[in-house]
Amino acid sequence: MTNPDKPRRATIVDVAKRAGVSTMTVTRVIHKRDKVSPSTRETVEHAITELGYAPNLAARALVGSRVRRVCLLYGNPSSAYLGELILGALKATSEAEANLIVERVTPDLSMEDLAAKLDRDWDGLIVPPPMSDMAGIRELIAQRSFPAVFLSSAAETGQVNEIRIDDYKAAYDIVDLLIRKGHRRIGFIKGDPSQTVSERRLAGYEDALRDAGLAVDEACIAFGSFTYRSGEQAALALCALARPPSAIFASNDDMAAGALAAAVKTGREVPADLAIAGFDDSPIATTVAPSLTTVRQPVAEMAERAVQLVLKLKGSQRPVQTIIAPHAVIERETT
Amino acid sequence: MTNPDKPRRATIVDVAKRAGVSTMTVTRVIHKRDKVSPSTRETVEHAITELGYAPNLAARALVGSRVRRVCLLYGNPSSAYLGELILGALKATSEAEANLIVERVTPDLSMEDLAAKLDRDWDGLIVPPPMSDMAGIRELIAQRSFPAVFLSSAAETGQVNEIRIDDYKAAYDIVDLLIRKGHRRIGFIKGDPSQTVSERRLAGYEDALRDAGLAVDEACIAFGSFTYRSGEQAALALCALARPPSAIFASNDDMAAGALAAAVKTGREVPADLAIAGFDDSPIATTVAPSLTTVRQPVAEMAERAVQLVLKLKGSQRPVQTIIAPHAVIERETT
DNA sequence: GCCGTTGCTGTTAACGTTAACACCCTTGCA
DNA sequence: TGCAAGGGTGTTAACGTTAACAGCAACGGC
Repeated sequence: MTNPDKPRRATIVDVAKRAGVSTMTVTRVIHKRDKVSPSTRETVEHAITELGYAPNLAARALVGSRVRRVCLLYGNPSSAYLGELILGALKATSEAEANLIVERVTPDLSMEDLAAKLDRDWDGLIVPPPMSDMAGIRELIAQRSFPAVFLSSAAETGQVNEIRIDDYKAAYDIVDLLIRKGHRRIGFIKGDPSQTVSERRLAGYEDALRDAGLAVDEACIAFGSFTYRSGEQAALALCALARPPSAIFASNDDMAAGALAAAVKTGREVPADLAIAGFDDSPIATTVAPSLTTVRQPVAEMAERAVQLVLKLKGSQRPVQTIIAPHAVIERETT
Repeated sequence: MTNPDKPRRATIVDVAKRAGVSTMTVTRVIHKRDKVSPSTRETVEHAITELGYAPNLAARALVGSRVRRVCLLYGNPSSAYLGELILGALKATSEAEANLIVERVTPDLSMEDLAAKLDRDWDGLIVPPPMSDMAGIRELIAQRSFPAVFLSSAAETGQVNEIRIDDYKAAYDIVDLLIRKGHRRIGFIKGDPSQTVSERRLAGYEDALRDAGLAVDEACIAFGSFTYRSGEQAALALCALARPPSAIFASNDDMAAGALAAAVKTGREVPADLAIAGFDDSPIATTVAPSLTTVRQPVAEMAERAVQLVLKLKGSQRPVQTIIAPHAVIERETT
């Protein structure tokens, strides 16, 4: 009768039959919510492993509440950490049996378009940088109190839910490393002033110097815009000082790589003549030679937690929260 | 009776009621397969747009054949093109209502572990580089004739299904660009000989020279291993030649970036004194200054087609095929 | 000894969609 | 006039899981 060559996946019904109970009891064992006698539980669990049963997600989604769709915004498809971002988000959504939608944000995206999709197409929104700093998005989300989590945004206020590392502490740590390496005159390349992280990293740099009893010399602070070229130029300026620094901390890896190029141009050996540190642990940090000492953000984990949080947010009116993820200083060849 | 504050999503039943037909007719209109009279079709289509009906994928998956799961292998979470890869795959799987599983391959992955998952956990497999060149994977897949598609693999034989660009033609094109720019002596940095693409790109380089009536000078061919450092050293060697080349084509962007560093070290201006071209259009190509002229692979599109192909493969015993995707030469500042 | 309580388990129906089949009404041809 | 062929449409049941409710023992208190 039944087709013998089609190896059907085990269902709850199969498990129930095998264990000699009803499907409902099996569900109860799986969900661990309601009371089941220990002996029954064991029999069922045995049957489950024996048959290699795995729940049919489609059926669950169908009977349960509507499938939740979490949207992850992105700007540049070949951005360095997009892969990690998606990986983390995908992990969380698959565990929560939600759907992940990855949507590209073009510069001409209007807030109206976005607003229209909020409730209609998505149940939650993850906004990574640089979108997390885009004009209007934060306000739109806050005003509609839509379930959303921002990653490493510039928001200082408790306006929106956010996950980020402690940029101040991370900058402090890496400058502290340079100081422990014996450097007494350390240059800093600040990033784009429109992003709040720039200020936070500058503050960490300054405090690390002060706490070590070193003076903060305004001349040692150069300005960049998070690009390679701006980092190169800023580093060239620092190298041209009457008393050039022996180490430079650039507030992202692209600028640090630019600084590396500047060192080569001015005939400096790295790290012997000039130590360099970056920030982000982007792919370029391990591509260039010597490889960059930098700070790593746990991007995948942050995305994962963001999805978990955004799914919890749905419905429950819990207060806006900020989660600080742990960073790690990664010492490589430039220091 | 019905809860008024819960705005339920429109279902087929709603559409059917609105159009005054049965749900089956609505399904038929949606699938465009069976015959439906033009007037009925129009009425139903009208009702669909009016109610903003969108099919419930869970229900479809439930009633239809079992949900297909496509697995995408990856090695390095911060690899430059992982993001694009996932994006393309995700697009195809969501359109085909399949599931995407992204699984990390660690160096200690055993073929037994992989083999165990083939039929149990996955219905199709996408293998991007560098895994597509890993010892054993191709053989395992071929032997089991499991639905799988390899991306840019080294396989020359029709052993497995594959999607790649024409590496020979791409190398030919970029060298041709250099020749048209007036370069007569062009250096080449070959990649790791264990990857077949290295040979293909070398052949393209050589034929482009020959077709332009230029001699292939063995001295102008240096050897690298696809890393920045190896590219830098190879370029230094080329620059140290008695008759150094006026342009260098490196067979990937990392090595091209290394060559850029070598140019700076030897006091050369790029592109005035030395033109440089890379391959891959990885993020580093637009990060460094001057930005790299390079060849772009349509990674996302290739992943998308790979998923579509692998889903078609399932069941049908169609012959192994190789799809050639279009490449594009992207001219930037280094030429 | 009656009755409420508690602990465990089973029954029923429903989620939204589609495959398989059944049906009716034309149309065309013998 | 009868009858086959087929276009167009509806009916039924099923996919696998779970919520809601119903049932049934065993227990303890009065």
